[in-house]
Amino acid sequence: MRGNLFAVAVDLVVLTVRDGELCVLLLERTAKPFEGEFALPGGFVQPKEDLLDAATRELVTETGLVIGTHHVEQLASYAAPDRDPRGRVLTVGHLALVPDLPEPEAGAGADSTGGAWHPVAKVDQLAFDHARILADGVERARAKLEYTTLAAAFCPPDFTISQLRRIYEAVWGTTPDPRNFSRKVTSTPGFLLPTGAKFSSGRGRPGQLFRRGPATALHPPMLRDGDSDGDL
Amino acid sequence: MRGNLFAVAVDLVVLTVRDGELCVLLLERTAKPFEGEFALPGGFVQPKEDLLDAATRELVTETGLVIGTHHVEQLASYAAPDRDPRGRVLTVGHLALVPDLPEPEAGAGADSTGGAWHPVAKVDQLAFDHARILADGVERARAKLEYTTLAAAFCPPDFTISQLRRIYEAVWGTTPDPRNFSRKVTSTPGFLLPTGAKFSSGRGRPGQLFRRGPATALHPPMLRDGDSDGDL
DNA sequence: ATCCGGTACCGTCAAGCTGACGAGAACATT
DNA sequence: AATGTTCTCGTCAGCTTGACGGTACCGGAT
Repeated sequence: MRGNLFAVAVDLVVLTVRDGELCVLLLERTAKPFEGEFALPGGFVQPKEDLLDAATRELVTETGLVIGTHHVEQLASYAAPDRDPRGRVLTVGHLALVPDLPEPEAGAGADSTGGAWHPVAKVDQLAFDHARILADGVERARAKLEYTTLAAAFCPPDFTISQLRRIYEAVWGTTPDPRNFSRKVTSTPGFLLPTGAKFSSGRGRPGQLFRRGPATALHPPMLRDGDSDGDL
Repeated sequence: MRGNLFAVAVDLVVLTVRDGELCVLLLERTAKPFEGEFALPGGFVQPKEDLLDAATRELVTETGLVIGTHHVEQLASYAAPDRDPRGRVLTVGHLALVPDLPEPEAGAGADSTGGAWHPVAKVDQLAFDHARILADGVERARAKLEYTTLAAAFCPPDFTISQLRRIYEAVWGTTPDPRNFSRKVTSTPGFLLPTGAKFSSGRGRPGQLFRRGPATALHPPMLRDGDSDGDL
């Protein structure tokens, strides 16, 4: 054990799809470093607290969002020596995927406002290295839609195939063929469980409602077309 | 900034393929916590040092292995409150893939021996939570062989298709058909660059030698058959 | 020199999946 | 009732994969 100690924080890239756009939950900082800029929700890990616990706790206290059954996973850690002007801070980025929730309540955060949804495409500048963390989170989400059933994490408990397809459209920016998309997701065993009910969006023929099934992997994966060489 | 500070370490899962077996580089601890047990190479991050720099530095000082052109990537961070009896330590696991190198030199490590290659299948117990980190690293490597050209990272600069296929066999535990495997890797543009030379392993017809190409992704991916539902 | 085991490399073929449509069924609105 | 919209069922060609036969090339034994 040496004397060079770190403060350890967790930051969250909370993604959702609202009105066909991929959105991220951002806070506006009111405290000193990067005051007035937007930042990811997050905070310091407390003694005897594990990383995932810290992430869910910070999300609740800062935005009121409860990660109950929603999906959270660790992204990566960031520890560039000068990433925080206050000192040596390592942050563990996390990725959360949630359905289209109502605007988060004005939180009781000490150094930031309550938080709001921002379309990812319009985010230009963030505090610290949060832009990098956001980019990594978005890329992770895009990649995971290819080979997992994780798109359903963006949907409410009951959803139609159209809603699921609109998730892919928003996250990938592509427009898969509805008929082929339907064939793919329904032919994957355990992806969708039919509920028997139907849902009408107001116009057009109502679609069947489904629930998330036990399957997590997609074999073979669903490939987005413009999939160039990614990072290793 | 709070008073709850962490020591931050990096640990490395260094994998290679030796004699058809997937092997990991392990040290035997000579210092107090977990003395006598095997552990992953690693150490504490120094002030003004980034994570990847710390990982490569520790690997050189502990095992003499130089991560020059080899592949290193971050795996995940582990920070369970009781994972280190000495206190609060967060470790950032890293994954390194190297060719079949000679046995590492007896290192000058302060609290462990030089290190040696151990077949992953025979590793039963490790210090700290290193068994979990190793498992995560192996799973990451297995998954990445599916959709990237990373298998070539296990090979020397010039290699034959057979050598590359044996990487897949060792990492996946499967035996893909040599003809279909050859068709797949040669039909992926930018995966293999022919050198013109040939190489004979002593018996059988010599095979053509290749070098790693600029491609990093495999589209469509190469699926291992027994690919059940993985973790999300 | 010839044979033989082993490996590399050339094909073929059916089965499965995907992309690109056509067409009908079930709604709301006009 | 007509129309537009959306869901759902089919069809069909093209590509990729898995399985496998056949041939070329090597070292070593006969």
